[in-house]
Amino acid sequence: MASLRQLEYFSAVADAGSLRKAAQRLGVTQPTLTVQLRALEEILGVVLFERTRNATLLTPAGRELLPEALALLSQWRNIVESAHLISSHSHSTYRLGVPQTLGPYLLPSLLPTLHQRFQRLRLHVREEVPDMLLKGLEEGQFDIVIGPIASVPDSIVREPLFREPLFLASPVDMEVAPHTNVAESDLSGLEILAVDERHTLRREVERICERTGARLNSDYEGTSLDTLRQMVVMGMGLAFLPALYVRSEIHRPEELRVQPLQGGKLFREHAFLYRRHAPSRHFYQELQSQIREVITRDLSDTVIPLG
Amino acid sequence: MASLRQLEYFSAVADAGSLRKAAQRLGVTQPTLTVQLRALEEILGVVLFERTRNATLLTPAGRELLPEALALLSQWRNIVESAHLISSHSHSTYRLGVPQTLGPYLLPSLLPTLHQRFQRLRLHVREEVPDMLLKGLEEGQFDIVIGPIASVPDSIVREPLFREPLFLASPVDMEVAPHTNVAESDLSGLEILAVDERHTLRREVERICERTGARLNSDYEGTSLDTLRQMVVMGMGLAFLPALYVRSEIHRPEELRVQPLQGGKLFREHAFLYRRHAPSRHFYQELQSQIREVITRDLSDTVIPLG
DNA sequence: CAAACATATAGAAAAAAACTATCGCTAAAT
DNA sequence: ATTTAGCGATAGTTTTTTTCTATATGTTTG
Repeated sequence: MASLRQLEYFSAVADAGSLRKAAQRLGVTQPTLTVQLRALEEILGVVLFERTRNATLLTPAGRELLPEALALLSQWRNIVESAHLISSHSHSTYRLGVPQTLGPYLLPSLLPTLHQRFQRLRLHVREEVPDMLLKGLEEGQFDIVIGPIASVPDSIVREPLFREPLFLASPVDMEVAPHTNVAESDLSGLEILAVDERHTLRREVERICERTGARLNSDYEGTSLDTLRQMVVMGMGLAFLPALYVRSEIHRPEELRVQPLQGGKLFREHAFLYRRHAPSRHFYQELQSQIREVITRDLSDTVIPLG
Repeated sequence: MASLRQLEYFSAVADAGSLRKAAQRLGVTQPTLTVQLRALEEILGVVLFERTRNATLLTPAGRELLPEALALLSQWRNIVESAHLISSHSHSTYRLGVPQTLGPYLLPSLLPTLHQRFQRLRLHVREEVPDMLLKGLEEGQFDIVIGPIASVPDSIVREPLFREPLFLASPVDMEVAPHTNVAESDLSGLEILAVDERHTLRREVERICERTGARLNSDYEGTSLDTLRQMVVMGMGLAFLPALYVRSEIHRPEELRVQPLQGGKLFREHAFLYRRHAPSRHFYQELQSQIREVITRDLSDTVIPLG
């Protein structure tokens, strides 16, 4: 196998038309070129140069291979150059994992600001169920994860981002509680819909159902908060919807009543996660602090910043 | 500067997801990869892999650079492959030099057969004045030359190819000699036209003019046999035209009378030339013998094969 | 808590690359 | 005709790079 250096020698000698001149230009001695060119010719199985007394000329074969060698060298320089660009970290593509119940309602607030701050940064967003987010992060399918993940192994850094209240959604023709705030006692015996078990959201809802005596309806096994909302509108039950979803998707009060819970005890907490030893961890920290800023600035009417 | 091997290591480790596995696959030991990858990372200024307990994963930067590295490796393999193709010699492009007074009339007979014999051979034909042909060959602008070159330095091999008679061309309304064959004595006092002094043809004509007492007219300074023919038709003088030109371009006997010279003493001789130490010299020999065959087979009614 | 399995490291050995000195050859200058 | 200058090739040595062996370090798993 040849080396890039040999190709440089090839190019330099072809250019200079003489081993000695090329050697001088390259800052090596002439025997080096003699030997290395012979080695390259050996590898390629082709004589590249015709050594005459006056000059060292390309053979027809050398003439044909030279442009290819030059192209390869130029491609190499490109690689080095883009590596140096990438080394600033904010010029890479990172794979971000988020749950389906958060991504569509959080990211539209985040991405424009991040894009503005890190012009050349690209985030490859993939939605996944929380368990899979953590697994995927550990196994390297994701570089960073934002989601409602409570506990992580040592190899993962978890930084709490914000607390997202859950709102009770009920049909307009049904009055759960007369006040704006719903008390936990109001829930007793009610029929509750929720997304499937793979979601943290489901577990939160299970807990409050147990506490209040509400009944968790298992008719729906899905992932879409939109579907859940439709089911509530159709009178199939009540549901707890996260604040960012409500903020972003509930615009018609005549269709659905959305009420906070008294005491603010019903919520989920989202964290920012990455592998502890990821080489880009410092950049992830920086990303994280930008995200915190955006949340505090633009979303603190909806969620409670943490950490 | 990195080596292609380091890029192979990069690719193999990315593929295997583990230094050990990759090392085994590559037939080297694991520390080799540790060291070489670190060196590559150093060169690129970028961390390519995240070394975890379970595996060695690409970093975002590594993920972006991998395709480029693979492309470079594939380009390298292409170079090696085309080099091996070219090494058969008949897959290259050779630069052939010929005089303007020969090329257009000889090559159409040669090239189809050569192309048939060496499918992937390409000849880059350039026309040049004989002196320049020899100079260009010595200096490497040409790889092979076919032309009327009589003597060459030691560094050039000259192989006589064929003898090409010259015919006397005269206007139909002027009778130089009553017979088919013109005797030298018939030429005395006649006005002769010729191409310019840089051509061997001119020198041949000068010689015969001196010998026979014909007068060489210097009104025309050009290179084109076609122009010379037109001038004869217009009655501006006589001219000596080479056999291959006559064979290929003189189709209208009512316009121009073309007569051989008695004794066959007026001719020019073409040779096949190449640099003695050219790495492809063996192929040139083979080319030459093919050319001889074609001449003997297709042109021996017009020229006299030599050598 | 040890076994298994990953990468990292240190130091020796091997291989490759580059250097110095010199040769042989040709071409141009004397 | 001989010398001289300039070219690439070669031999042998030195330096640098690469690879190896052996071992360390750390993490996960049973």
